[in-house]
Amino acid sequence: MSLETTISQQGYRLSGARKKILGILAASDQPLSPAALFDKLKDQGETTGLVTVYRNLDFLARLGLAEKIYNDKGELGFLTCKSTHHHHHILCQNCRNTVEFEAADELEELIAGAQAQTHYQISGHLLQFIGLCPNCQMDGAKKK
Amino acid sequence: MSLETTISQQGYRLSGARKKILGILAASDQPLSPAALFDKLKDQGETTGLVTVYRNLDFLARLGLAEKIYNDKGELGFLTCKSTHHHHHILCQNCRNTVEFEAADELEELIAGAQAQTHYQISGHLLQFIGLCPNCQMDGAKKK
DNA sequence: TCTCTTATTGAAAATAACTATCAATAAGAA
DNA sequence: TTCTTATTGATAGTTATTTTCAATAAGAGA
Repeated sequence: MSLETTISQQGYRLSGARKKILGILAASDQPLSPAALFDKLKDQGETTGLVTVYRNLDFLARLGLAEKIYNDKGELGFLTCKSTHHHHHILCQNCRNTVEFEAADELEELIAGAQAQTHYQISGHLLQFIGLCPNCQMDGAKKK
Repeated sequence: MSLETTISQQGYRLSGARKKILGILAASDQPLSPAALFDKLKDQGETTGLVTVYRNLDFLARLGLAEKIYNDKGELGFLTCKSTHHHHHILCQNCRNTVEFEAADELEELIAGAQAQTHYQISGHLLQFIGLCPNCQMDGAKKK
């Protein structure tokens, strides 16, 4: 089921702006900030306003069709996810490309350990890695 | 070695504002935003400006004497850490109290698995949990 | 296809969060 | 006590995000 179908099925409208935003997000290997996504829309000749971008990114995140990720400076970006399973992201600190990985078992152990130590009841988590993608490792790249 | 000693030893000055800010932060079980910390200073009759709060929180974080944590709304807070080892935090979604836990081994496994899957070289991570502290579990509390 | 309801958008203004500038102050070495 | 300079406070300036509201357009039903 495509992301667009999901939107319709939930009773929301598949507006032009929404489709474009989803398309740009899905085509990007890198997380995009609202402003960055807005710039891409303008490059494509779209007249969509920045406010609409904000609204739709929030909307997509709320529906689970997009996810939020922080870069090393704490700035928030959005991306669509390929996997339908629970997963997390690694962000390349050099080129910003991002990939998903799964770690259900390891994460469960981690949670169990933390619960045992603290007696907190854990209900959610924030987990992402930062590093170098294969390409940037080869380049020996340090700076964009 | 106290946090204040660390500041002096690194060649920085232990100003009045800096001492107060560090004190408030160390006395709080909950992460504090710059604005929240500023309010506490005012409550104590201090005239320290908000700008100074921003500067010192950044300063403390840069020295490793304070850490940053996100709440469930993505807002950034600061806290001082009791442990001198590598650790992570669990934030109570109800009362905001925060504790530390250690998970070096489990995290290492997690990283190894992710590297194997993606061929990214992982150099850093963002990991924190959210849940209910023992008190709030007992209260069956759902809202602050 | 046309009509109607209302979700969605765009424009403008308002708010919030954070940063830069710079003269005055005060920490701490000499 | 003096002197150097890190630090502060006040002000203004930016940047990011949200609010408001009338105009538009998506999609259901006739």
